[in-house]
Amino acid sequence: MSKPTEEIVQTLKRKQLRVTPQRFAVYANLLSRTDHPTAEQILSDLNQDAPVSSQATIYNCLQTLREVGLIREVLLEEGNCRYDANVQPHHHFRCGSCGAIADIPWQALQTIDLSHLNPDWQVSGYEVTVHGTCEACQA
Amino acid sequence: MSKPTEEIVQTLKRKQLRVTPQRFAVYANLLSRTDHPTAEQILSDLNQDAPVSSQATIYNCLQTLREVGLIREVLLEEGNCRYDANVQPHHHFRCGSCGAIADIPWQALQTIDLSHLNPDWQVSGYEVTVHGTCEACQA
DNA sequence: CTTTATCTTAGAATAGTTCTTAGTTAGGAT
DNA sequence: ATCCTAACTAAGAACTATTCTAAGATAAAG
Repeated sequence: MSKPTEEIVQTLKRKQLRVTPQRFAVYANLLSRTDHPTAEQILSDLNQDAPVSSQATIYNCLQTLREVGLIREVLLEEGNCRYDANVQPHHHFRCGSCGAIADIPWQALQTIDLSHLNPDWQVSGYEVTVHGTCEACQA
Repeated sequence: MSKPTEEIVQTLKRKQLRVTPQRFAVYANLLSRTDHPTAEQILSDLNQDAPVSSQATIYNCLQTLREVGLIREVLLEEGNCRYDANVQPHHHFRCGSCGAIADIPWQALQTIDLSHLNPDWQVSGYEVTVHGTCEACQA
């Protein structure tokens, strides 16, 4: 999911966003990981060596990036909003023990037929959340 | 989903919970509705005619009922924890416009084969979230 | 009727997120 | 290259949802 610097810059510009060091760092960080971090985790990751961004700016950047559709939120546990730079349709696995979240490729699960649901609904998409225990937690 | 009073009392006792007016009211309220209310909505619903329960008690009751498995949380939007007295497996439809949530019976969607996922995961279940627009929001 | 562990409650405390306001800056215009 | 300004960052205050605390109340067993 990681991309070269120049590609990230172009992606941001295409969305008419100024390429600031903070915004670049937040997006690049999200692109480089698949663990669906919280705002807090991104903050501490970015600032672990040198100060890069304030907390308020992390929240601003995440909100802006979400508004333009470059990232999305993943809500699978109470009081914890996680972020994902993979905006293509895909499913999630969540470990009920440690809370870890992993992506499941769209093609890994068969397509679900939604044509027989309530006809008054205009259905635009769906996603599957698989619950279980991850390898590390099965000790 | 609504049940007679005596049945609700017995259900609570079976879980070794004291049947207090507040706890009864919270559980009965949840059983009587299918709109997946938030703690705040339950609070104002219960107290709309006469004071029945404090906010702290609503949260206490919801937590207790969840711990014994009589209700469960539904997390589909940021900062809003909703509750559901339907603890049988089922799916959800969420209107992206008004945020309304509706249940989808388990049998309404075909069963998904999870046997080819990461073999290191111990899978315990899954659920589908369908996104779209509800009837009222299609004006 | 007693007794007591459990429960309720108001208010304080906490956690996560958003708002405010002042200063800074990316990047187009000159 | 420098100027200009709308967009951006940041510190701290504010807000919102939830949990905690501690003191009094009560369900229900004996």
